[in-house]
Formats: sequence, C-alpha cells, structure tokens
Amino acid sequence: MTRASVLDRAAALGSVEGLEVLSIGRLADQLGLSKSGVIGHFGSKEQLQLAAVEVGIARFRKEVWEPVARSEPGLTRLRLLAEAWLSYLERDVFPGGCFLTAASLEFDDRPGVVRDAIASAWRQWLDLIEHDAATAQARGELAATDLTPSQIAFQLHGYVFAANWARRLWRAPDAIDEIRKAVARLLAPAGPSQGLGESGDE
Amino acid sequence: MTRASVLDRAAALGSVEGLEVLSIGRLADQLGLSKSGVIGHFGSKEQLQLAAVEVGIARFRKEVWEPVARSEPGLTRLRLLAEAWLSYLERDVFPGGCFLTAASLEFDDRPGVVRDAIASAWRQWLDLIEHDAATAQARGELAATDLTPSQIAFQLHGYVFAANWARRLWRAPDAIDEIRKAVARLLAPAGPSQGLGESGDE
DNA sequence: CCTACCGATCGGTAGG
DNA sequence: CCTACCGATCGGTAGG
Repeated sequence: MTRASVLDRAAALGSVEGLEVLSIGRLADQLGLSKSGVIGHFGSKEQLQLAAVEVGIARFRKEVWEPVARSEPGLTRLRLLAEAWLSYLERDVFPGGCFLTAASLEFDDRPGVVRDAIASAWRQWLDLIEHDAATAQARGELAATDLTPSQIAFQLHGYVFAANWARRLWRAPDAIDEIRKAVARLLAPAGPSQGLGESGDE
Repeated sequence: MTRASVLDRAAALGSVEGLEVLSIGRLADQLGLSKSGVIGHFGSKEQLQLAAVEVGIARFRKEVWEPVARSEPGLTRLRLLAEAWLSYLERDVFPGGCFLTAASLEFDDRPGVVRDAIASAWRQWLDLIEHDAATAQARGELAATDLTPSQIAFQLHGYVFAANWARRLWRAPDAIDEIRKAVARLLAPAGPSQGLGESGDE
C-alpha cells in the first residue's frame, strides 16, 4: 500500500531531519512518486505529519509496550518495560533515534493537531509507567519508598531521554549501558540488601 | 550593534522553531532589515547558525556557570550549579526553552560545524559537572558512593532535560519543582541520615 | 546597510 | 496515481 510506505518513509526521515524540514517533493523523489502522488493521500502537509506521528506511536507501542504488556503488573513489568524501551533505542528502530522524542521537541512550541497528538501520547505513556510504579510500591516491591509514582516515572523518562540524546549527539553507543545502571538503581527491589551492591543486570 | 541584535533574535527564534526552519527573510522582517542586511554579516545561513549557537553558549555560561563558578568546588558548587541550571529554565531565558538543547536534537543527525560546536559545548559542560562530582566524592561529601562521577553528571543532565521537556510540551510549570526533588536525592550529602527523609529544600 | 534580482524549491491544485 | 502549473518563499548575489 502506497500510503503506508509514504508514512514509513516520512517517520524515518522525520526522526532524522524533522517533520517540518521534510518536504513533500523530496519524499516523493525518494519513493519514486510524484508530489501529488504523495500529498493526495493526506490533503495537506499537516495531515501527513499527523499520520506519520500516529505511525510512530503505533510503532513505539509494538516495539516497547506489546512485548511486556502481558507480564506481571508492578515491579516486574516496570523493569521489563524500561529494558524494552532502551532496547528499542539500541536497535535503532528509527534511523534518527526515537521519532516521538524528536517530534516532541520540534512541535512543543508549534500549536496544532500534531503537537496535541504527540503531547497526549507521551502523557499516556508516562501515566502507564506511573501506574505500574504505584502497583509496585503498594506491593512493597520497590526499594525507593521516598519517591512518588509520578516522580519514578518522570525520572525514568529523564534517564531514557539522556541515553537517546547522548547516543545521537555524540554517537556514544555505551550511553545506553550507562543508563541501564541508573535504571537498575531507580527500580531496585526492596529487601535487606536494598538492591545495591549487585550487578544491576537481570 | 546590528550583528548582535540579529544573533539575539536568531537564538530566540531558534529556541522556538528551530535553526533550520528559521529563514533569513523572516528574521529580516522581524528586525526591520533587508535580507542582505542580515546575511551580509555572516556570508551564509550556516555561519549565521554557528554564530547563534556561540551566542547561546555564551548566554548559558553567563546565566548558569558564572553565578556559581567562584563557590566551593565539590558538592557545594554541584548543588548550586544544578539549581542555577533549573532556574535558567524557570526564568525562560530563551522563549522556547533551552536553546542548546533544542539545537542539539535538531542537529544531531546533521553533520557540520554547527553540530560540532553544539556537541563540543555539551561535552565540556558534562565534563565540568563530572569534575565537581569527583571532587565531592573524593571528599566524602556525597551519599551516593555507588555511582561514578560520569554517571552522576549524566543522570543530573537527564533530570534537567526531562524538566525542560515537560515544561515545553505540557506547559507544566511544576515540572521543575518535581526535578528539584530528584536532584536533591541524587546529590544528597553523606551523613548518618543519608540525606533522606528531609524536605529536600536548601 | 539598501534595491533588485537569480534559479531552485516550497505546499498545494486543476484536470485527467 | 500522473503532468503541468500556481503564487510564495527560499538562500544567496550584484551593484551600489
């Protein structure tokens, strides 16, 4: 289907150069289509951008959420989810790093449907992490009892964000391993040893 | 000086819409100049972008580093530095959030002098944080003895990054206060109480 | 610093 | 899905 291949390419290019700099003409060239063959499916560049963001959300869900969705809610799933997230970055699912991260910074000051879709997707994802963190704390699974679930989710996101950023800006492949240690520390299980002094690997 | 006013405007606009989307024509309109009056100072758009990045670096140094540079190296300066960094975001020194953060994500896949300048400035900043973290640990000031100075710097950066991001994307003014708590926890002083259970404010 | 201009490309449309 | 085209704007230059 042409529409799907246009969106795949738009999301890939969007992760590298940005959804605004991306032009319909260059997208058409790369796909061997005419400009009208590209834009005809969407009506406007903004609708194309919105559709590309929706593809990016679906891809994130498939690569990060679906593999862990059926595991035990609470600390188990929280730790698996963090690892799936880092693995998604490590595998370079998008050529320019996390597409929705790049898009969120690009559109954060650009009001419209694209921005709204990105902001809402990220809100849902953070809420989901927060929910598992709350479950983990209610069960007494987490060593960190001085942080709220919202703080845990926010800090986890900061770590993953930093890993994605350093990997792209400095071509530092070990950024993700560095962040694995930070995640292991944040999500350390409760227990007499406090989870410290261990290797941090599963 | 015209050149300086062009660069101030370019950095401000760059923080909002990006340095690549920004056009010489719109910059000229906003300043009441002709296009050649803008570009004549720089020769090319890339040189203008580079000069704007240099202005952004100087501004960051002035707003974040200079106020704390003369304080005691080690944990004291590390904590002041983190607070100066968050305050710089809170005061909206640039209208679109941290200009060098936005620029780093925009140029991370765009080779050239602009990207090199951004990557090098961030490397220097992280090294500087790392150095104070090492001093703090060598003096036994830090509760966190299971993290390397590099990890402390990297995690601190992740926190500040997340605060900037949430503030922009969700217009969440309390994102910075949330991150203040994370920073207080990361940079907790050594001592019998481990620095936990306190309010986290200075 | 200006006006006037260059060729290229932009998003989008008409008509098929 | 195509060709052919629209007005607007792009980065940059010539000449002053």
